[in-house]
Amino acid sequence: MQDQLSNTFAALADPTRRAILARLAMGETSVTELAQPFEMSMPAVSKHLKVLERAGLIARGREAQWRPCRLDAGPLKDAAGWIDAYRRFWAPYVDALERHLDRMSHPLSAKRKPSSTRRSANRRNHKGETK
Amino acid sequence: MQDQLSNTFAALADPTRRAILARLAMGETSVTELAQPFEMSMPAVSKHLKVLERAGLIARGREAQWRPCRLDAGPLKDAAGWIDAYRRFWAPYVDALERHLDRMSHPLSAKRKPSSTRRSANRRNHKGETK
DNA sequence: TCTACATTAAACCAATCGGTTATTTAACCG
DNA sequence: CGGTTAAATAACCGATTGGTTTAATGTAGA
Repeated sequence: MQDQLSNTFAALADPTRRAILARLAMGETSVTELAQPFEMSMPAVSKHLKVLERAGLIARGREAQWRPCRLDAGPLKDAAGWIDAYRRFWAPYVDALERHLDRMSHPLSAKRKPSSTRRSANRRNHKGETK
Repeated sequence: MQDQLSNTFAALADPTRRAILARLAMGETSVTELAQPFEMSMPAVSKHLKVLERAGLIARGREAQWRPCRLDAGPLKDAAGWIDAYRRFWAPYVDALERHLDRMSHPLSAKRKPSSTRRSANRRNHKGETK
């Protein structure tokens, strides 16, 4: 899925996988034990683990017939960093102020319409595109 | 997709949508302007906006024929909160420092300090572990 | 009122997702 | 060796995703 950040967020976008990470935060464990709380088959859990592994959120060892999983929170750092850039937007006062200032400086309701010299990289020839 | 948190992470798991949010952080704007940097059709962008809207990350107004979008970072707060629970797992130094300071301030409890969830704290307990 | 414009809706498509069952691989143990 | 256990793979399935093209909707303005 292209970039690391997208992989990370996609991996987090599933409650089962988040629960798996939460369990792994308490310590390394086996796949069967990870699967225990869920009402799904082992292969399903195995697939979730593969998603987490591809995202770099877990690493796996080898111990006899067990494949222990351990948390690797490294990618979460970047995810947190990305989200953190928006922190000021959920501080309510700052948010309201922000909207106010935005309304002052970007009056969308104003007269101008952006004059049809628009670039639009590879706009396909839609039927009536008479510019 | 069930829960709010999953919706939020899923919405963030796409570079186009993250770019849209980044643009909206600079102020409310129209769909056409949002679509401008991307090499995809307008309906594609419209769909991305719908995903963001379903996740509660944007809100939309009505202003003549324009449907201005504005950022609503509220859901990001929960996302950040979730990830933050793992912060100590990507800050090993801080973690080690914490343990050190803990030991310094409780010098008499040398035997079993709680240090609740160290990575290697609970070793596997497989049932057939007859080592 | 007619036309242009901004946006969404509809219908379609290939790829991916999240799950299943059945099979296979790999290691242990008696 | 044969049997059991842990886990992964294969093959399949329906739903969703991310994109397309075409068509419809709603508003502004000459």
